[in-house]
Amino acid sequence: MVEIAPISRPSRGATPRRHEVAERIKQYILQNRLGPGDALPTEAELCEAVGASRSSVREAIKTLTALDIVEVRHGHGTYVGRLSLAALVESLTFRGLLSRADDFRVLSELVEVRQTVEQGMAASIVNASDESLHGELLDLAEQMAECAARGESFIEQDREFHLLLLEPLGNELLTQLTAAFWDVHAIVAPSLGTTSESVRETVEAHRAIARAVAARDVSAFIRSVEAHYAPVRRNLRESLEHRDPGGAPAG
Amino acid sequence: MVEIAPISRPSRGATPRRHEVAERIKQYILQNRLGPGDALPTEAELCEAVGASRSSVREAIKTLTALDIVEVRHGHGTYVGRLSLAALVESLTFRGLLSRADDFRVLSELVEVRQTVEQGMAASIVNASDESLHGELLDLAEQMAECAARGESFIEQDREFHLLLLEPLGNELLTQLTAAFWDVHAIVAPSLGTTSESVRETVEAHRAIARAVAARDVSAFIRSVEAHYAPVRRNLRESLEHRDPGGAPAG
DNA sequence: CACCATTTGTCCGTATGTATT
DNA sequence: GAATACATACGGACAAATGGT
Repeated sequence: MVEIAPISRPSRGATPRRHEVAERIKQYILQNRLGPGDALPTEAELCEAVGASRSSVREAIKTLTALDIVEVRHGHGTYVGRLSLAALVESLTFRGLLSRADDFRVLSELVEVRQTVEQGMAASIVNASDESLHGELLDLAEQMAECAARGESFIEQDREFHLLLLEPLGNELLTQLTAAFWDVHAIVAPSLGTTSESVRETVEAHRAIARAVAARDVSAFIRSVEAHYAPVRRNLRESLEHRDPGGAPAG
Repeated sequence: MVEIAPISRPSRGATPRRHEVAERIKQYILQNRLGPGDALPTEAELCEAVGASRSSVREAIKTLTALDIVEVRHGHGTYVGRLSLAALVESLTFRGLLSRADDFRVLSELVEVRQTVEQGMAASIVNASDESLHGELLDLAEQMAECAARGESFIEQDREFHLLLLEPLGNELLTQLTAAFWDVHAIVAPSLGTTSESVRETVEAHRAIARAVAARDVSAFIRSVEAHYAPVRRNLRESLEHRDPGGAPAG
């Protein structure tokens, strides 16, 4: 038995059916205090409960799925989603790809935001960090140096490094935002060429950041973060200046 | 005539049909360099172009609509969306409402992020601001004071104030993020009681911020922002303290 | 292994509401 | 008002995936 009040106004409102259904589902989750992973009524049950056709219910579920509010497992059921920032990643990534064709505006702004957050949190990060974190950061920086020496990429270590930085703050939202921004950056940025010089700078910057945290030196931390994003900004500027004139993307 | 390559593998992949359709649509927008407001093929055209049924196409469109990548006008057509951060607002708002029942974790983290961004941008804001902005900020702060004196709310002025602060930076992403955070805050926070004392503090904080910007005093700006979020943090703490102590979660 | 029940995924046909001409 | 084009909504049917017997 599913306790969802049916839609009183039989679609005579200006709002689409699926929108009302989506609201009902969110309401159901809130009222029943459900959390990520908890089971939701089946499509059929939802149809009967809210008095809507299966199509409307499914479309409503799809919009909620896009926001990671619900999660659907084929042949198994519908569940409360993880409430991640996946939607932000999708949305921002698309914006970045769309602007990439003309300018790198979104990417440029993204870099500024990332730098601001890390520098703004400098004091908190340095103060809240502990020895084990220091070890992990230094270790990751060395791994990156080794990868670079072998000519390999070190994106995994880079991502982990920046997430670890914010971990001691205990702010999940900030951590997930940073992860989202990093993901968008990683997807949109590859069109920028990376010179061996910028790679060397990047590796050295991570080492400097790790050392600054370990030494609890706030101003050194801020300078290191500045140095970290410098090569990225430079690449952006250069890409804007001699942009490929006839570079038609392959279909 | 719509030029969208049909889905070669007739759904024999593990990925759902609507997902492939959504990818095709995004690809179509990118390849044709479309921007917000540009028209997309009709549902029927999309069906034939990608070789999928209306249901699949519609569900794909709904997921893209949730991300504001496409926008649908009933009886008119389908268009490229505004690529706003509406999805982030929806997603974060729901998280906030869900966590509100137990703790105010999301809201608390949100406040920290907002404060970090504004303080992190302090120097840039102060330096990039011009006289007209100073006037607008001071004016808004006075409007808020007048509203408070009349016992009215001043949420519109508050929102405008914080958005204006970041405007001189010319970073659209940052502005939209701030707007999104503000919106989430405004939706989730009302459950916190506002005392006349905290209202007075808030109004005074906005005045102090405006004066700091006008005086181009960075450290005063940072202190004012600190003072601005102080009453909010205090409300959060108090709401957490006298919460039902024996609250065993119902099974 | 085969078999079955449950649940979501996809497709089709039809009717209705909306907006433009 | 009529005609057209379009998205919205419904109901039924079958396919595909999952879990258990």
